[in-house]
Amino acid sequence: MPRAGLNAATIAAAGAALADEIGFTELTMGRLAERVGVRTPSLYKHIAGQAELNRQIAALTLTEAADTLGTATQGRAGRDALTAAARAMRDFVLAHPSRYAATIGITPTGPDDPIAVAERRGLGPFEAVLRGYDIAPQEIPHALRALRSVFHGFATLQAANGFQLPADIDESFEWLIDFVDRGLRSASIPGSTDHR
Amino acid sequence: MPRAGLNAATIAAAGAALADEIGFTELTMGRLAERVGVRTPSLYKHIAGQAELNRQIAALTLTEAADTLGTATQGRAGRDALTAAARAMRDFVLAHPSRYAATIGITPTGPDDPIAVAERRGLGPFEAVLRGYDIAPQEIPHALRALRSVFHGFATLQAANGFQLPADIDESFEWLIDFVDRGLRSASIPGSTDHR
DNA sequence: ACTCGTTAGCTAAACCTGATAGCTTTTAGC
DNA sequence: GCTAAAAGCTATCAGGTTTAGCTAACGAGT
Repeated sequence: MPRAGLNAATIAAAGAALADEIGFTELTMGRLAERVGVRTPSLYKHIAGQAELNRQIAALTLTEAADTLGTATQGRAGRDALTAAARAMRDFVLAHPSRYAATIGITPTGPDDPIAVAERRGLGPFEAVLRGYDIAPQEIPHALRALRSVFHGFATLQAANGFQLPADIDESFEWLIDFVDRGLRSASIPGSTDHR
Repeated sequence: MPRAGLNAATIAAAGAALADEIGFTELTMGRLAERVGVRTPSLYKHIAGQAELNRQIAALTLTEAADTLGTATQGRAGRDALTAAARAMRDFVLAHPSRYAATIGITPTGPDDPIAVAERRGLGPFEAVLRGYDIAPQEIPHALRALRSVFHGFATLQAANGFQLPADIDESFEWLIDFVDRGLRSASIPGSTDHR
């Protein structure tokens, strides 16, 4: 029995691909082992267990998503950048729903955790988007969370087939981008932020 | 051995409560059986299996959430209604994180599925909110999806501990409400919706 | 009150998945 | 070539879900 030449990274990559094929909940150590050509217990020579596999897939996915977002917004600004980031994010989630699902509910162990690093990197493109709008510096974190919430929410709802109304989903998404653009443009108007 | 007087509804309710106590992933048929005072296989006399239990909990939760939202927005309009709906939704998710987690990733089997019914009922309060803004009728479905995406996204991310920035989360939420309010208020301004 | 069919409970057991232990073989470095 | 580390294997255990089949409780009708 020759060796398969595995390591944590190749196993995580295979796991991510397999999850996208058969669904996140259907991803088992047994199926993953079969996919990479070894018996189940052999996986544990490289990865501590299912939780660790999950984390590795999440880190891989977040890095991948950050790259995609960065490339999409490269050289764009303002509304163009917003549109590009929004579409790139949604396309990514719809193309890799299970991979994305693996990133939900994961908490980084610390600031040096690859997951935390990738998450921060993924925020970069959104920060760049915000620079095209006139947001007060102390409001940037709030605006970032708003952007994440909006697009994460839409993408996950669509991926979960959660939109039941007859209206066209792509149209709704373009409407959403407009909606966000308007909200951001009026963010710096005096008096519009004195809530409570 | 006297009968326990169980049925699908009481089991689902017990499952929802137990999930909130010990966490959604810790909810097993064995623990649920212990909670309601029977042996594990007895549960299958009332509920087809874990998937069905999950759906029942989801339906229960969505109905409950719809009621809460309805009550919260009762007698309010415009920005007041928006604020009330947003806070009620987030409070609900934070109070019952596991119950809410059971609703994520569930796809209704059809328009008559109790889950689909409850989802539509949950849209009611948001439709009422939109009536307080000057939205063109053909844009209502888009605006509804936007509201769902925003608040579902924020609640999901917060429940998953997804916000890592040092900024205060409650402040971010109030900022988000302002943000949505501004986006909705400017929705009917001519020329602001000619995207692309 | 008695009978009888239905059904909710039980035990036993099959099956699947995650994980560990311990042995064997490959492989890299000397 | 030898040797130690690492990667594969089989065997096995510990849960967890689910089904099969039995028994006792319950409600309806007489």
